Amino acid sequence: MHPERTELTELVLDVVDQVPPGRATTYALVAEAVRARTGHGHARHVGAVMATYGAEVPWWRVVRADGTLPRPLRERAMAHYREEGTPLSPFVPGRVELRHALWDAPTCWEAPAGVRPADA
DNA sequence: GTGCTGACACAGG
DNA sequence: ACCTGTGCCAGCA
Repeated sequence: MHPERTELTELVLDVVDQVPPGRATTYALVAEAVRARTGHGHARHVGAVMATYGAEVPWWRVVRADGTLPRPLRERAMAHYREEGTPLSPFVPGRVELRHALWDAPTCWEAPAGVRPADA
């Protein structure tokens, strides 16, 4: 079959789909995970993919490096965060507390035997 | 090929 | 916390 979606798109969606409920990752980290497989990929492209195909995956679990999302998206993500119990900043409404919620895909996948990221 | 756009990141102000 | 400018690079006109 002829992929309408590029390889990059498929990989991005695949990665985002694996972020567990109640946790979140960033555009840059998703890009890093994709880059580990394909050799290329950039946070900006992850955003581009999400803008088009985001509805197919738990898009609210991918946030900016500072834990926020653009205005309109932030509003819609709130319901999901509340339902999943995603850690949010007590000071900035709608901002994910990455300190507690971050899910680092690359380290989870690439961790060689015996080497594990220090988790909470 | 050229040029603009963007659900980003980062440094400044 | 907000906004601005710069770097980034795949997709699209």
